[in-house]
Amino acid sequence: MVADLVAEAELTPAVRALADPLRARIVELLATEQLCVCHLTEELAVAQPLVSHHLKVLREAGLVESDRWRYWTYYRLRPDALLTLADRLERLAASAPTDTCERRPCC
Amino acid sequence: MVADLVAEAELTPAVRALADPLRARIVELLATEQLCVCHLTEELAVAQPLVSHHLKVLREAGLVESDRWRYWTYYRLRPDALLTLADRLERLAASAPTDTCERRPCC
DNA sequence: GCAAGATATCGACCGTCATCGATATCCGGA
DNA sequence: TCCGGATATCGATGACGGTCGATATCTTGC
Repeated sequence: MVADLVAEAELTPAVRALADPLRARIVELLATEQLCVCHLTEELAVAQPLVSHHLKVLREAGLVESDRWRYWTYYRLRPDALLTLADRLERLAASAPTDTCERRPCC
Repeated sequence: MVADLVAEAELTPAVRALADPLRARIVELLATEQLCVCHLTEELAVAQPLVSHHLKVLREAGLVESDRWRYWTYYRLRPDALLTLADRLERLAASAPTDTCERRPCC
């Protein structure tokens, strides 16, 4: 129980990070190949500081990691973070009661 | 491509719905058993209109469905919605490139 | 129909966050 | 060490959304 609550607390930032449409698109793009900020800026057609900001949110949520190479900072997805999230959702779905008639008496 | 974008657009509301901590707790509670609003209000220790509001968001996101019975409205999880989401995340994780060296030339 | 309980809706307030412009920091080449 | 390019940070602004109180709607029993 407590462990579940802790696990959920650790997962929430990732879900919140994915909830923004622009960040969702970034994750989609990074699911194909690792990209640097300038690629993402061009692909998303938004200002570079905005891309950096959202990448920071994704990085702090553990969804992406970065890697400097010469001038550029390459970002790539961390698949394990997505898999952890997917597993959590599957567990929730699996634990849902199948018997729709069983109801706790009310108030 | 277009189908993927559409699918993503349909999934985003569910992710956004799960991003709120109170709604996440509601989903957790409903993963155990179906509950009416008064149960949730008591369990979460918040005002009843607030619970109704969040339930509406979850319902419109397709994550829960409701069922009236006498005085009360029972809510239950829709496991298929969570599974669809989990599948989407798994696909993204699976499509992530494993070769960390392969980089598109920059700018 | 009327009253009481359960739930949903509405309006207002307020904090958070996405966005933008300007600027700082970092890196590599000359 | 100086310069230019790439990225990160900062401050301000505006909008979205969570919360609360009041109230409307719906259901059931009398």
